[in-house]
Amino acid sequence: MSDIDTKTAILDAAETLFVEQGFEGASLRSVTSMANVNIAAIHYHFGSKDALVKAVLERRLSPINQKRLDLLNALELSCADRNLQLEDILRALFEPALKMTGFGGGSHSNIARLIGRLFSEPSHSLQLYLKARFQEVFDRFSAALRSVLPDLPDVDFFWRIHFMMGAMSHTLCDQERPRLLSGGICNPQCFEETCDQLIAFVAGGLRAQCVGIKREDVE
Amino acid sequence: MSDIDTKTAILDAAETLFVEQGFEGASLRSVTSMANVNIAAIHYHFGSKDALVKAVLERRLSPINQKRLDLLNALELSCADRNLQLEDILRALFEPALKMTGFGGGSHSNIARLIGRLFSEPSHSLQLYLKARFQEVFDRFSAALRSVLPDLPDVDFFWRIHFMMGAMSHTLCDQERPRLLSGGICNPQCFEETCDQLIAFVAGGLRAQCVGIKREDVE
DNA sequence: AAAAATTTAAAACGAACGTTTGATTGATTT
DNA sequence: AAATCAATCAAACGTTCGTTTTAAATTTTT
Repeated sequence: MSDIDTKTAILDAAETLFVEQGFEGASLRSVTSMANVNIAAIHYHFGSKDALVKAVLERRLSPINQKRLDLLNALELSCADRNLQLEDILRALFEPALKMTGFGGGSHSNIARLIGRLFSEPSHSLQLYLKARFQEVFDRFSAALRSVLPDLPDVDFFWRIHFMMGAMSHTLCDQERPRLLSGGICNPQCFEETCDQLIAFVAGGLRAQCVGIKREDVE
Repeated sequence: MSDIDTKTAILDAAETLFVEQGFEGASLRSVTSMANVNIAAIHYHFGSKDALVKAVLERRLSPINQKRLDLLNALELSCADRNLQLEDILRALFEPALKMTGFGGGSHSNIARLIGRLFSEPSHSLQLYLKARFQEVFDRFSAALRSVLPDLPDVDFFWRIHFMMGAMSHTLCDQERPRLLSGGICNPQCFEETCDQLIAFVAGGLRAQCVGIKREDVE
């Protein structure tokens, strides 16, 4: 009991401080101080700071990615006969990440910022973790997206998947900027609004005219 | 002479190490060691690590943002009578950032990663610097983009500007991922390809159907 | 050539870092 | 009741951090 409480207290405090100060900026002493546990408890329960970082991420990422795969599975089952819709696939990809990370006033401290920041972390260890952890989700979703964009050349398709990840991670990273940029018009706290807008933008980008086909050629 | 050499040597080494290890991950000792200068030289020439970080950024960001404004000015002058083209505005925004940061084999160590990472840095000091440094570019370009997207509601417009920044910063951050994702089909070292693809995606996203107007309603 | 200002050098500052130790507690098992 | 084990604690480990000091060397100015 006390075991679980201590581990959870450490994870909660580490999550909060990693969000605010980054993985390197937050010290283990600040974590144990916030969690009201002894400094040695981190190495007893997790082994190292690096392992703690991954434990913090794993606690949130695991259910998010599982939900994504569940939604995609359900989608593919329900659409076995007719075609999948691009927007539905994107929703299955974005919705869990937004809904389960505090968008719309979720309970977790802004773990979205942590996840969004992952893609730009310089740490090699984290990059390897990230790649391994997202491999299945990437493979499944890129296959699904490929199937609904049959006319897109390969090169364009992969570039756009890359840009899509950029829009998504940036959205996770900074939940305040849209409100500031827009003078309060955008409401990033509203999960539905954020999700709908992100889907519309990415769908438009994925469906855009291919590079090499100039606008003048078709007009 | 020796002054310039020492300062430049420090900036070059700091840039390289900040790219590889992050602002916090790279120590001043590793910088002076790579630059072959004394550790005290950093505080003599720059004052503090924080000031060094900003000097490293400023050296690259300043000409990039100046070039962006120059291109936009030239664009607006040459198109005084007829309408601006969305793609041309995007090119004026993306091209300097890609061309002047080592895309396509530029000389600078991967400063693009530094710039792209800026948006997700947790440091308050850096966030303030970033905001002040990009204010003019943001204002000018968002006004230009607004003018060529007159039918887009405000809320959609600002959301899409946000997503656009995500696609751009992610592209700067990681020049290897497109190649890896695509199995070698995409060539991020090719500046032209990267720029054209990014423009096509973002233009498609900006031109996408507005949220609230369902596809069924128009089909 | 002398004097003044600028730049480099070696060394150390205190503080903070991740990590480890060894003793102690409290519950579980024998 | 004794032994075992996981969990917690205070304290310290050695290292590295950004920064400062003081003096020597160099360049610039007079």
